[in-house]
Amino acid sequence: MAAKKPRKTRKERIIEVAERLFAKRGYDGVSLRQITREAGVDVALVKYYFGSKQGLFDALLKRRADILNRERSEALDRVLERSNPAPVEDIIDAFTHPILNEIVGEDDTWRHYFGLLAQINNNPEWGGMTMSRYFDPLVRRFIDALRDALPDADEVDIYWCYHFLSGALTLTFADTKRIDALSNGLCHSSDFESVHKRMVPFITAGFKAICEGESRPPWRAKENT
Amino acid sequence: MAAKKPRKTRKERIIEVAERLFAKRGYDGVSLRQITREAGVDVALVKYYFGSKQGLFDALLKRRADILNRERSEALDRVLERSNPAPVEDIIDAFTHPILNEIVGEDDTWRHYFGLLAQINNNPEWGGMTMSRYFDPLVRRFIDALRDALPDADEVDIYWCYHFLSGALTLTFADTKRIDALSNGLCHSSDFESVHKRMVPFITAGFKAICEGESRPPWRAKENT
DNA sequence: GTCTATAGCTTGATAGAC
DNA sequence: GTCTATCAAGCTATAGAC
Repeated sequence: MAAKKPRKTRKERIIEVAERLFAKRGYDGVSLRQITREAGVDVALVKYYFGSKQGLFDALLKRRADILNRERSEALDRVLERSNPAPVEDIIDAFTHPILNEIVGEDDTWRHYFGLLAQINNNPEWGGMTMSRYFDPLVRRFIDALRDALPDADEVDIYWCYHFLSGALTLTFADTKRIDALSNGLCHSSDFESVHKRMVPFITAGFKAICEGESRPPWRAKENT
Repeated sequence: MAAKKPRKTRKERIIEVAERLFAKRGYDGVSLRQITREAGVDVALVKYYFGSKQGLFDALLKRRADILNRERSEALDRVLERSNPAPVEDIIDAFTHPILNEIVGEDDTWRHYFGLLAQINNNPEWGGMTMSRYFDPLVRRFIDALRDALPDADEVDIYWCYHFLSGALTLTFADTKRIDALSNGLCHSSDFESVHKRMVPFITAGFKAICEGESRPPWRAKENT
């Protein structure tokens, strides 16, 4: 059918195979030899291009983090241009929609990256630090926008709500097929559009329930009397 | 100080050290030699008691799954005895509260187990299957209760909302310290009580927004006209 | 039940030829 | 840039002594 794509460089091949394998089996579940064998290159090239296994891992994380951070930041810009403070729903959408766009786009390698992020986000040893390093500067922009959108919110509440968003989002893109089994085939974990259109109002409702002034949550009742 | 606890059996020591190390570094990040060295026993005992590394892993997963499933099931029984259909909030609480109880109880080894579950839940290769095996029979009981509590809900919506709950819950118990950095020390990922009291109303509001008849979500508008 | 000893393999890294 | 060759270390699993 389509003409053969131009052959990628060895460096690119290494990084793409590594991304796919790390996403599937985790950092410790993959060896450099498996990566280089599938990429059709020699093991020694990993040292040449990336210094070490860890260096390869960091390079591949940073590569798409830079792209994603820019896309999310621009999405937030557009929302804030339209209205500032912006509706909570629009802010959440600006955070999640760029992921959806990439994952359903032509380049199906993005889903490997998000699967990897899901594992990192839930890694107790170095996951928190790693996520913070690559994404917290951007997340702070979203937190600021949410603070403006929810002026009566307690700062702590906003952080926890973001945490719930982060958990729901990364599990979604982990694409574990669990929901397929649980729902007897009614839902598919790879049906990212179905889940996204539910996730945004779900999370928005959660934020409003916890952070909006009108309905003070139960645990704050005592403080306010 | 307190008197020395009675010495545990070697089998118990293996399983407890394995649980802690697997939780910290994942299945592939830990070797049998590290486990048995820390437990002060010989490697060969793993084969004797559990057959293999995988057998040890399965045994340690099942051990606490049985306990947790019983506690959650009893919590749901109590809620349904009080009122059936039960309030959504009470059903969510019955699902999450037993975890909180264990994690803040005296036996601080439970938090290792939940940290491990967080990683499994987000593992794309075998995580979905593993979670389903140990927990789906119980989860179906909760789904049933939620269906009764939300009679206008589309079945698919309930599954997806459960999925969001699952993601938020497991990230919480992954305890990655990311929220500590993001919030500049305002929140602590190990402050499970703070997060739990926010998580239940957050998730409840999400369920209601997506599944309750009064406010049909936007994507169903077209189907209903 | 517990240990010694070891088979058989794989790992990440790297020195050095080309 | 790329490859060959190799190192030292680690791995799971297991046979067999006690």
